[in-house]
Amino acid sequence: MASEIASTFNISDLCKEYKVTTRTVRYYEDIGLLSPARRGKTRVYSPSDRTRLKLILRGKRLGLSLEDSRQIIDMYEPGKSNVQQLNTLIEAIQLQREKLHRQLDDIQNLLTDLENAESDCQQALAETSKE
Amino acid sequence: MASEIASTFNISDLCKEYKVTTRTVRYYEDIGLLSPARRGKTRVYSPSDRTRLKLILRGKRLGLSLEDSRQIIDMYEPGKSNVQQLNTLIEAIQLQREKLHRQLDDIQNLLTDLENAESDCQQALAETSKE
DNA sequence: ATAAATATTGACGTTAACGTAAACGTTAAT
DNA sequence: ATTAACGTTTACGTTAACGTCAATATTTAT
Repeated sequence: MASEIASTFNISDLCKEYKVTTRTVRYYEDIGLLSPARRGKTRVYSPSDRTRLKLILRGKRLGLSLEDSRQIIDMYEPGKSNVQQLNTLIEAIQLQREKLHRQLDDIQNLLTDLENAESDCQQALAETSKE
Repeated sequence: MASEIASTFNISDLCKEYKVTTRTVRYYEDIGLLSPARRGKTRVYSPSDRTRLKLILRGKRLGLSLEDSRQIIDMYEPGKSNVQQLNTLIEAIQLQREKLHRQLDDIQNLLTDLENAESDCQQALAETSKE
C-alpha cells in the first residue's frame, strides 16, 4: 500500500486557519458548497476543499452572496460542456468581470473620499494645536 | 420672495433615478440614514439627500452594511469634534482604507481567475470547432 | 368636482447566513 | 476506566434589509 501523500484537515483545524466557526463550514456543506470526505462520520477536508473555502471567503469579502460564489467557483471547472454551455459560461464570466470593474471604480472613489476625509482631520488637528 | 433655486426631488423620481423602491428609501429614513424635508406630509429630497443615497448605494455595491455606510458617511462631516474624537476618526478611516486595499487585492485576484477561466473556455471552443 | 395617480403610515412576511443550544457518539490522555 | 476534548446531528433563534400587502390621505389632470 502506498502511504498517504495529500495532507488533509479536520474541521477544527480548517476553521482555525480561516477564522470561521464549524457552524459556518457545516452550513456550506448543507448548501452544497463543500463536500468533504468522511472517515466514519467525521469530516475530512482535502486541499481542494480548503481552496474552495478560501474562494468562498474571498467572495464574502467582496460582498458576494454564497450563490454568487458558487457560480463563480463553478466557472473554474467547465466539466462536460458543449458549445452552448461554453458560450453561456463565457457570457456569465464577462458579466462578472464587468461587475468587478465597477467595483474597482467604486473602491477607487471611496478611497479618494477617505483620503480627503483623513487630510481634513489632520488639518483640523493642526488648527487645534495652534491655539 | 426669492424664487426656489435648489432643485428638489419627490420620492418616486429619486427612486427611478437610482433604481430602488420607495420602500427602500423609506427604510433608510427609518434607520436614520436619510432625513428628507417635508412639504405637508410629503417627503422632499434635497441634492444632499440625493448624494447620501448615492453613497449608500455605492457602499452596497462594495458589500458594506448600512451601518458601515453610515459610519463612513459620518466621516465626511466631522462636525464639532475635539482632538480625541478626531484621532478616533482618523483611526477609523485608516481601518476602512486598509479593508478597501484588501478588497482591491481580492478583486484583482478574482479578475485574474476569471480571465483565465474565460481563456480556458475560448480554448475549449476552439478545440470543439476543429472536429 | 371627480377620477386617477401618487403619497402616507402601519404591520406582518421573507431570505440569507449563520448563532446557539441540546443531546449524543468517539477518540485521546491520564 | 474515566474524564476531557472533539466530533456529530437536529432544531429552534436571530439579524439585516427589505418585500408585500392594506387602509387611508393628497395631489394632479380633466
